Amino acid sequence: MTKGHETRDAILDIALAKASQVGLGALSIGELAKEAGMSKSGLFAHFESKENLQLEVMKSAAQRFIEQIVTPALRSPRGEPRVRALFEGWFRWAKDAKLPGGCLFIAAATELDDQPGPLRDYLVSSQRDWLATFAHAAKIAVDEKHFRADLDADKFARRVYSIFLAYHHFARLLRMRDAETQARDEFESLLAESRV
Amino acid sequence: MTKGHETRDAILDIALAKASQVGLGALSIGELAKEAGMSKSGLFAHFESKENLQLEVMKSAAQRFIEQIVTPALRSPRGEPRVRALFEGWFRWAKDAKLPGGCLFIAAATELDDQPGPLRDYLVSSQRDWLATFAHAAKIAVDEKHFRADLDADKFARRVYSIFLAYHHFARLLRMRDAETQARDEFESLLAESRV
DNA sequence: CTCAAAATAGTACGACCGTTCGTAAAAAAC
DNA sequence: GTTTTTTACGAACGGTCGTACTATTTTGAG
Repeated sequence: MTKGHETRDAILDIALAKASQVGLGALSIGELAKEAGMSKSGLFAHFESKENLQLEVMKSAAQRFIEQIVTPALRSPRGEPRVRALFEGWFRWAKDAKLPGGCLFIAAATELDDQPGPLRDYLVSSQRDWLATFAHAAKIAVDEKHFRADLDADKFARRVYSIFLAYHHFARLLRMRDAETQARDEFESLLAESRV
Repeated sequence: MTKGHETRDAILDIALAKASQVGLGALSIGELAKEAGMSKSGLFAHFESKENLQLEVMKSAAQRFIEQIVTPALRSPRGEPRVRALFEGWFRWAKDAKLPGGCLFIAAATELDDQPGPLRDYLVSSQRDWLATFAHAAKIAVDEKHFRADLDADKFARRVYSIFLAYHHFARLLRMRDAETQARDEFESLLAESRV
């Protein structure tokens, strides 16, 4: 790993944490440079523009998400255990100390949903992937006879999504301490409904 | 209505639409003035600060929400019809032409969840109110024997919330055309589960 | 119609924005 | 150890930001 990539990664680390709290749009190169202990122009040189910096932040988040959550979960046994692993991994992700502001993708979703451009496009495609990953895991659980044969896998994925969105809202905005427990309860209900 | 209040309302109209799209933080006094066809200082004079402008935008949104959604719904018959009216009103609100970026509160939720201050405080309290309104309507539906006696009204409210958050996410970010139908289906399932 | 009050415009301010460019320091290659 | 390439810095640019002041215009009451 060359020196350039090292500092670049360090910058993205800081930017990722910041973006999870204040949003991608509120990232400022000057402020980021201050936090990274380097000059504004020095930091800027690693990215050709601010929009590109924002994009790289999202890409690095997506990459980490896949490395830390998706890939490990896909090593769980096929069927319900894997579905559980994906859900639990999602929690771990949103509570990761690297993301003090919670899941970046959820924060970016409402920020970017009306702002066309490469940022939005990337977010949309990664969200579709994640939804498809869940749906696929559910379909496998059907094949493994863990879930009902007539289960709608896409609907299952959307329900998991809605549970998680609500958790994020209640826990982060309303500071409900039992939001996580409630989300887990809802998830268990969903699993119970889905089993054969 | 004096002239000052008229322009003030006109400004808030524009600001509300803008904020629903780009967020409260991305509101700019200069840009707002341009869109309102007046000078920056002229617009500024109506609010003592930008933060106050943002607060007034939220307050006026909350006021409209109560006037246009909550109050009319509370005139529906007690019980399930009223619960339905609240849910339907929420859809109307999020699809209102005055809010081209969807529900302002949902957008503000992820924007403000890590930024303490009066803005966040106001949002939190209005969200709690709305949640309580739904829970109360559910409780009345229990009294009216429309819903099961052992129904957890708070949980019911949270579920409705999660359905709506998912709708907002899927419809606005992922541009799923059937998001509304799916949300309605989920809501109907929830009602069916809740009935005696 | 007059006149005080309210509303708007104009101008200026310091701060920060993203970006460019030439240069100096550090790292890597040889 | 020297040279070449990479990386970082400092200064400066044109803009926009929120805000403060003072004038000017518009409004509504008497």
